Amino acid sequence: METKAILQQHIAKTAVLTEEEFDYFYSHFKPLSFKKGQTIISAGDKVNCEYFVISGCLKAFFINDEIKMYILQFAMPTWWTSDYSALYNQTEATINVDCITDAEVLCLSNEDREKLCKEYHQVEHFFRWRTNKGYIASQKRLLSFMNNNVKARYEELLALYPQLYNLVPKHLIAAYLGVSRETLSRLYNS
Amino acid sequence: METKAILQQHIAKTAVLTEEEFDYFYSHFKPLSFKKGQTIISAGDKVNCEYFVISGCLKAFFINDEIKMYILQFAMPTWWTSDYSALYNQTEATINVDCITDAEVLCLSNEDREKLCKEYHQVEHFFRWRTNKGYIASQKRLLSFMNNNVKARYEELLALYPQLYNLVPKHLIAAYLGVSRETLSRLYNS
DNA sequence: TGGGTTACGTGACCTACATCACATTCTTTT
DNA sequence: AAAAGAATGTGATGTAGGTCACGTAACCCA
Repeated sequence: METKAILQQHIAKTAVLTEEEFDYFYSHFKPLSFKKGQTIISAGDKVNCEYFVISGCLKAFFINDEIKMYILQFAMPTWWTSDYSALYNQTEATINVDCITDAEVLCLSNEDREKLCKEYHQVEHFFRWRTNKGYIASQKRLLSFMNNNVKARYEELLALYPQLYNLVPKHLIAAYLGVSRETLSRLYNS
Repeated sequence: METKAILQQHIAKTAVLTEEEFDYFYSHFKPLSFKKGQTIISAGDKVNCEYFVISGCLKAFFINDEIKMYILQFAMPTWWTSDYSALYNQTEATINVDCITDAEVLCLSNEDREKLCKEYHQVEHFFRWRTNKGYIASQKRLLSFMNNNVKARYEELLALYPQLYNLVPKHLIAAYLGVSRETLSRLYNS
């Protein structure tokens, strides 16, 4: 499917826009292509955009003491990602975003999002629902962290995103689960 | 300050409503009073409302295996709480909400929120921002969970909400930090 | 005002997971 | 196809925090 159609279908699930309205909406997105391993946002950067994934897989992660990595989110097609704290508060990024595979994304600036939200009630509606879903998912993950051990969290993750098992290296899955790669390795070899 | 004025001031930070618009908006909220220890939402309930805290302190929590409690959120004045997953997906509650102290809240039904969002672009704008802040806070807490040990999380919590130390019993703070009360006790006696 | 419940402190012991170290395989790159 | 670099497996050992057990102090409320 074409880039534009992917976004259109995604939006149509929660917002009603005419063809012309969507064209206008779409005209604010900038398509970008990245190679595996390329960086999209580095900690310390000024963050000006959020990203809608068309193809490939990104990760949003935090690096602690320049040593340990914790993955906040894997971003797959039709997912949105950015350092939202930095984006909304206009502060420096503390989160990094880079490409696990080659990827195509659509980039939307903070100003354009706010402008579009203002111009179209339906766009504001869409972004409210999108954020809402993110919030609920985040709360759920928080609970899982408190309540479940590593094994349960691992199984939960693979049940939710079976494609991850083959797509991303195991040490990244460990970094998402908040566990050492050694522990994860021992886990599924038993 | 009066109940109505508290909500009005809160909304005014992100949305512009005329006096008449706000009156109409406010007419959808139902004021409720609760005593310390009273339950607002129990796991298994049908959830139909979200709650805006006027005074007092609530907790939103999850009970695991009918034994361990994990606190997702303390809700203080001007905070919103509910089981949002159950509320938006119209499923049974998995989260409980009850009162740590006597409390006054304003109750808004799911249908009324959606109606108001539809009727007033500014209301939709307000709820988008509110959820956005919640999402960012939730992501931050998730990171803290992965990155920090109990001591650091405890200090972070008290730095953010100093009033909690005197307001809520220590075992509830432990339940928020996702740690046993014994460990927390040993922590600040050293 | 006293008896029962809830909150809190502390010792002894246990366990899940981290860390370090090194071996093995798989994947790029040239 | 060889060399270098990632990714993975696995043993030995350390440790933060959990669990159990018991004691004391604080707070209801009848």
